[in-house]
Amino acid sequence: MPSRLIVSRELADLFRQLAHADRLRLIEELRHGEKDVTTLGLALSLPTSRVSQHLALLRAHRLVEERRDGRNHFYRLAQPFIADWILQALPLVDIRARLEEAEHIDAARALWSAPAPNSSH
Amino acid sequence: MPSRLIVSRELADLFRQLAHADRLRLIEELRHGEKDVTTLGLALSLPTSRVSQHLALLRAHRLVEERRDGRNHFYRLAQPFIADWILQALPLVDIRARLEEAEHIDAARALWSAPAPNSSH
DNA sequence: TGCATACATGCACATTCTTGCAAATTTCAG
DNA sequence: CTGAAATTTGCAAGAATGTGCATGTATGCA
Repeated sequence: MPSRLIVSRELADLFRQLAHADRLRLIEELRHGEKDVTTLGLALSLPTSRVSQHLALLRAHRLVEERRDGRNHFYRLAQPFIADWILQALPLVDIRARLEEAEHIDAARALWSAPAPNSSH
Repeated sequence: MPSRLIVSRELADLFRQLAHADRLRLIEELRHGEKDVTTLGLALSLPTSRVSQHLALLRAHRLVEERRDGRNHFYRLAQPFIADWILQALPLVDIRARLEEAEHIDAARALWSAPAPNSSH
């Protein structure tokens, strides 16, 4: 019974969904609660159509859930701990990058860990 | 200063390397210590050339390190905790898959968590 | 009903990955 | 030096993804 193979495929599939900067930012953006598509688009400076496509992917993989209110669609993390889990990977990023941009990592950790920053670049 | 954007790109890059079943299996295979290419190939039923290619990728991203001894190249995890971190993602895999193959996940967790199983499928 | 807002979808094109094999390299044994 | 073992590399073809835009759909409001 190829349990290991099957599970590794499931995991690989999950990682594939997370292998995109925009989607990671969306997840972190939802870290502190639900937001609608337009808000997310403004926060990440992305066209809503793109945001919508990403969210559709994340939703298909049960990473986010949707709630409709009028003409707004609010999205939230299906399993909030994913945001923390992702941040735990920071020490794993390429060592060169870490040395060169250690500041960025610390800054990002601070930003993403903050209560709810008003998006800053 | 686009710290968040930069870091999200670094992370996405990391996830991309992990978005492949074979590479995940290689990492879990190295969980308990270094192994050489041929051994890994036999364990995963993959041609050594493929294993070598995957390892080259993982090495380029500083996820594994190499040690040469004679004509054997031994690989090991650069940061062992990655194996545990990956397993922490199991609860995140698609719910349908979880319901249908919960057994596999439990089985896999057991297998991968075991001291050093002699590879079983 | 008619129009604007908020999202979702469908497509075509470009780019990146994966894969299987053949061809190099490096090292050890005789 | 010669050949085999252990690995790495180079390629080409096919599969997946990402991207920009145009089009569709649903909802709120006058």
